[in-house]
Amino acid sequence: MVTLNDVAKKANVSKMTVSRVINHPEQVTDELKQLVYEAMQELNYRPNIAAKALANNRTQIIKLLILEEMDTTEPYYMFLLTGIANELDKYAYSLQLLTHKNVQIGDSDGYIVCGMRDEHKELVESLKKPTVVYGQNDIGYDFVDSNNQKSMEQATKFAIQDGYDKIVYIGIDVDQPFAHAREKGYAQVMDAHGLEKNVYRLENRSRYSAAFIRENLDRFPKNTLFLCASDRLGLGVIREIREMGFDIPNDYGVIGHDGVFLDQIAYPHLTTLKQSTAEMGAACARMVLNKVKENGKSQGNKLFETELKLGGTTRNQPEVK
Amino acid sequence: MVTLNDVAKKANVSKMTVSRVINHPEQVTDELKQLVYEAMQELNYRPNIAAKALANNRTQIIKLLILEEMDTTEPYYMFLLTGIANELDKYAYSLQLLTHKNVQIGDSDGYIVCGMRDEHKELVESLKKPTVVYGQNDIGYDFVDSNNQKSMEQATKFAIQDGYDKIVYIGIDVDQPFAHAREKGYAQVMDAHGLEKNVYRLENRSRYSAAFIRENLDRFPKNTLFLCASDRLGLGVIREIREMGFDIPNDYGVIGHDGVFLDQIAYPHLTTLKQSTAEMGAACARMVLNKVKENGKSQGNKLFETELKLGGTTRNQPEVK
DNA sequence: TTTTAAAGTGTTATCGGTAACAGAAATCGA
DNA sequence: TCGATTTCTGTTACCGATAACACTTTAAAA
Repeated sequence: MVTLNDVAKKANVSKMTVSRVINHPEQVTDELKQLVYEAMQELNYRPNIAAKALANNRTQIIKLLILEEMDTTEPYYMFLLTGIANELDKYAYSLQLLTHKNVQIGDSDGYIVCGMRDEHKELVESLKKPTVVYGQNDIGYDFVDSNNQKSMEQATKFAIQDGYDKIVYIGIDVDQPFAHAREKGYAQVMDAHGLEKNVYRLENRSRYSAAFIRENLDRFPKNTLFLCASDRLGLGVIREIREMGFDIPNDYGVIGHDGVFLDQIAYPHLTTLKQSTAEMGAACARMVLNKVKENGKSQGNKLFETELKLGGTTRNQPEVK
Repeated sequence: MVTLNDVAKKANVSKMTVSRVINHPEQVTDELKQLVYEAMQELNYRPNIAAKALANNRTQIIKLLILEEMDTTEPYYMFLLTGIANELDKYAYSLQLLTHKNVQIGDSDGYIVCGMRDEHKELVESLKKPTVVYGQNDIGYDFVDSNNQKSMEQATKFAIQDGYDKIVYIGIDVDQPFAHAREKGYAQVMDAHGLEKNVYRLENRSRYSAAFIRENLDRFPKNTLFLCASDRLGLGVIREIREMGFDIPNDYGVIGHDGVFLDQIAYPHLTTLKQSTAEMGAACARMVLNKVKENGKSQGNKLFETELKLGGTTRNQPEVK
């Protein structure tokens, strides 16, 4: 294995100089830097992470806490995870996965927390290391999330422009900031257009949204669009509308939210608001690493825009000029 | 932070003794062991992984290579991953995730490889550390997988017993051992019962199986069961049969395979063969760690049984005595 | 030109463990 | 009983990096 020492010898400098070239290059003359770079290249030097960690009193580990049940969760975690993992990789950091079933808070340099609810506040508070939350929250943790409100504003505007007379919002019945933000986005645009709001809130499962449609569709005239707070809800809505013999997108329109996997499972493919899940994962990683570097200094929040991904559940009419 | 030294002082022994209590307890008298255990307990000693790794010339890292596209893959990876991660955790190992887009083979003590196809043979061969493959293969790598053949045997037997006259197999059209094994399971039981085999192979996407049904359902009499090599294929079959106005499970039956997430998305819930994904992940982890410990010695293969999970796409008649 | 500060490089000690060897105590055989 | 093993514990060196300090050399200030 090639060590700092080997590089140092090859470049005729001390290993401290090599270490500086890596960590504080501004302290070394260009001439030596050049020599060292060449030596590193030739020897294909790879730093020993364990040694680095030990010397720095770090672990080079970030723990990811997933606090919600994954059975019932859309599969976007996988994308989040690869986003995080790829980013951490760049800085020689490893990821450790903890689920709510296995919260062995061992050693790490920082935490990323997902699926946080009020009941987890105490747990998260007990974390002694820099922490970033994936998911909007209003209790002061640094977070990364989609811009949920803007996302639904965009969807609502699109629905109006796409020619639907009535737009019904099917939200997720949880008292969480993300759910409120999405609903607010809908409300705002409806108000701005002087349209009547219709809000229903269901548990986030397709069978509930299907049941809702079965029992209530007669209350909604044709040319209504159902704006769903998740693709999962959207899935149930589509299924039942078709089951009842109506046409999508002509009789009824449906828009979902998330754009991870489920929208493609739907038939027809669901028009949805696609989140940049992997990028958000990367952002979480960067944020927590910065926080580690800056001794836990708050990094604020970061919101990502969603992308309207057209499927076959809306008409997708050309925009009126 | 509590170190070996702190424990040693508290117990009035040298730190080497403490190290031995942890790694080679048989070399230490019971008396001292007791003292050391108590000291560790009182101080809540946690070993420093980086130091351990450095001293042992290890990284305490296992890399997970996911070689297939995740967009098109069932979301079971998340379960596999938590299985692996939880197991590694027990041995103070971290996980690093590599995707086919990001194959920076850095340092690690071993590898777990998923989604391996023939084209990856060279890559996998180039890995210099103990490797375990998730997924049956016939080119000699240690692997963990479901018992695919037995799984389909079980499904076929169930289908017969459940009263369906004709059983059609819809396989995945890839030249992979798992696909062949599943098909073989079907074939074996059909032959044993003297029934006519019907095998079709499609790309693993619901829209293809739906299209297949649309174009061919008239060739299959009522009381046929479609045995699908994946839940994804099953999903398309259900959708289209219902679309065409037939009843499931009375007119037609459907059985899927995998039992991860998609079966629950289906309506009605899909009868499927549920894999023990998390357990298989844990098995991969254990296997690779053993292999590391034993300097790469082959660990053989490990097959997991699947569980028949009844949904609403079969009649689920009580077994005839 | 001399003094002083700044910049660049090397030396030493250290992070928290472990292997290899050394030494002390206990057990054994003749 | 005494040396020879065997068993147990401690000492030392080292894994590969970095921070803190020491030492030159160079540039800036007086």
